[in-house]
Amino acid sequence: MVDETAKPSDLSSSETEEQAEVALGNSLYKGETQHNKVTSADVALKAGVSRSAVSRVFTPGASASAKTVEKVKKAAQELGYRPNVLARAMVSGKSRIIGLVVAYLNNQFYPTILEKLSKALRERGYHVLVFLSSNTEGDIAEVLDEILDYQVDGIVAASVALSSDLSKRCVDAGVPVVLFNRSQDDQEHFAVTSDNVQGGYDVAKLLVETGHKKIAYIAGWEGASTQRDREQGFLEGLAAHGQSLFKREVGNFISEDAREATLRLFERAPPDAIFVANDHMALSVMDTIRHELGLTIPQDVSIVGYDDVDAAAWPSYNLTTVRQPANRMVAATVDLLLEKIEQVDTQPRRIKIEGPLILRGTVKSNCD
Amino acid sequence: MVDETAKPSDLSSSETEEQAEVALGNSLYKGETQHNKVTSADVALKAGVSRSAVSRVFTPGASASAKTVEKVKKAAQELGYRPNVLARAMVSGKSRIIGLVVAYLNNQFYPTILEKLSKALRERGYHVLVFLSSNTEGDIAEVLDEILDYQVDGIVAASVALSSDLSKRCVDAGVPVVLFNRSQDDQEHFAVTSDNVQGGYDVAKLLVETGHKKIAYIAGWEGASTQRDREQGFLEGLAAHGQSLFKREVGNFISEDAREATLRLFERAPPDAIFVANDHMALSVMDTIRHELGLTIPQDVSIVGYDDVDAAAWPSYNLTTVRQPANRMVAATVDLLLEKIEQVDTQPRRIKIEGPLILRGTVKSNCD
DNA sequence: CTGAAAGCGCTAACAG
DNA sequence: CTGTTAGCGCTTTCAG
Repeated sequence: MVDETAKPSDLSSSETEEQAEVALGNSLYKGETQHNKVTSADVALKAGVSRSAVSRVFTPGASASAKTVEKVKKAAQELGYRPNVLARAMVSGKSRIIGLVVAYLNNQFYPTILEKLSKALRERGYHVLVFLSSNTEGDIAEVLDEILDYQVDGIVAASVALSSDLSKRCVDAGVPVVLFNRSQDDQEHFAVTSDNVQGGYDVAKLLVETGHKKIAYIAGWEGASTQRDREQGFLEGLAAHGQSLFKREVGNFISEDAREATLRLFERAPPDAIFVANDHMALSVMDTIRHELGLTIPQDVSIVGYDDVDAAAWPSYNLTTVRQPANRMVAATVDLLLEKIEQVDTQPRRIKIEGPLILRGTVKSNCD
Repeated sequence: MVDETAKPSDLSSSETEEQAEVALGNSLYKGETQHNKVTSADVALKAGVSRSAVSRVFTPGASASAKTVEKVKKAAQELGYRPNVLARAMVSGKSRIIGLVVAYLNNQFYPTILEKLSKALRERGYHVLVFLSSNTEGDIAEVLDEILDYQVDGIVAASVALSSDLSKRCVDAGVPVVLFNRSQDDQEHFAVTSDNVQGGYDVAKLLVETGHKKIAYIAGWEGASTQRDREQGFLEGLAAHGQSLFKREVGNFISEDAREATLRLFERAPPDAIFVANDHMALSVMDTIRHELGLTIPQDVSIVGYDDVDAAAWPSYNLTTVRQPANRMVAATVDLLLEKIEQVDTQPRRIKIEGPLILRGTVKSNCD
């Protein structure tokens, strides 16, 4: 049955508040002007079919006769009807919403990812509920609970680590998770990263081949797999080319920490090259070197970053860096996640995408 | 009645797939290990109360005896129960989700806003569904429909304009909208901006008082109220101090467009100062001036931006700019929106927040 | 292909 | 304060 009572919003908007209080009557079927919350029952009535029929017309895989489809579409159009996603979610068990957890939104890499991810997901009929989180266990736990409350179909955890306890929560809730730009050894987690070990290795190779002898590293947050992998590859690359690390400081993926790390690095014997664990820090490192230390890049010291964020290409920095192939990483993430959502069982575990070294102007060609 | 049948996920995760197929029986109440979707009925049964009681315990304003609260909380805790937000949304008509539309995520200003907004909203029990949109009517329309499908309680439209047709859709759906960093004359829209006219005026004042004589302007996208207001204030300021605009080019809030605008500005008679409609473009303008034109800032030309994004403070740019007070703007946005959501009727229309001029190093102190 | 009936998980009156 | 009774708007068997 259709609700016959006048809805509060059944008022033409030109009426004043006081007139509105007095307005009465059922203005359904009066024509163009639409009102609050049109339901499938309204459409069904107007089209002379059942609610089920309406539902079928709006359900991709369902079968309805051409005539029904036409009638329903017409009625829906005129009424301005659109299915209520939440109601659909309740019965179907699919909310078509994906929870995204991000920790570092001030690192330009992540807004870019958010944008690409959101677009890719939207094309597949999903939408993104964002959650900012600090990288502390407690905060992540709370954030995760809130995400789960929304009955999300899946979760993308970008730049945050999930403890086994936390990931169990997701598994129990039947919500697939894919880690973005982070991976975990112990877990069964699906993860998409660039090939950080390879990237680190490439940087080492570049630096020694261009003749650098005192090569330093500014690490990211030690809890991050990306940090560990990049460093590991870097050390391996150094070793493979007959060198070892000259100095090491920690920047935690934070600009200010990176600045201080840089200062410490130059306290006595300065390095002739620094690999910085990501661009976000590298930009800060460059600023510190130029504007606080008064040195020139790359004449006094070479710098290499990681990510290839927009700013790395800005002429002021022109930073040599390892590109994280954002498009492919996002595409892989979406594919993986939707596969996990749509099929119960899936094979692949971790996807590593190789990123190229982008040679710009912060590495001296020949140190000799 | 509680559903007694075993749910498919009532399986300890250590079992293999095949064993799982065979697993049977109701493992509810077996203890710690939790399963898929615990409902309020499960909690009610375990706590020996009704579902309503459970509901009340989880509803802030509701009344329940201390004993009930305790029993329910205990049962919920043990079962790992959390209310299904979507189900709650259906019946209460409140989804506690806010739709956010953003167009320019590569402008650092917006990720910052997204972060602050999301945090502020989370504190009030709301969450953010993000939608990226280009600034074209058609795209916005589609995005808006999709937002509305999720029965959002409110919409924040950041950096996008809503046609009257579109905003009518929101009004009809009973969903309050607040425009962020954009305002519209014709509409009844709630809007939060900084005082862009004042800001533009201040910049003009600064520039003429520091002795500049050939002052140019690089405009943002002409469709944006922020662009128009900043320019208007700027022109007024110039006039008030006995000058007029030397040159004008359009940068559309896009880096590359700003670069080209800069090049055009210097084709013949170069300006001695440029006010750029936002920082995002100003950074690009600075890079172009220094690295393509080989000029020095501020010796050859002074630059002023608008927004005070993070990068404006980076030593490489050290950009003099007008700060948009992000915290206060976000706070005002949230207050306004929630007020509109929680009360039917609200008074205030547009909120303008004054932002200070941040003096850094891109304006020459004395041109004489 | 179509309609009727039964709920998804929850809250909101309403009696008690 | 508490339980019972109705649904929110939709999809989904199940008959026809």
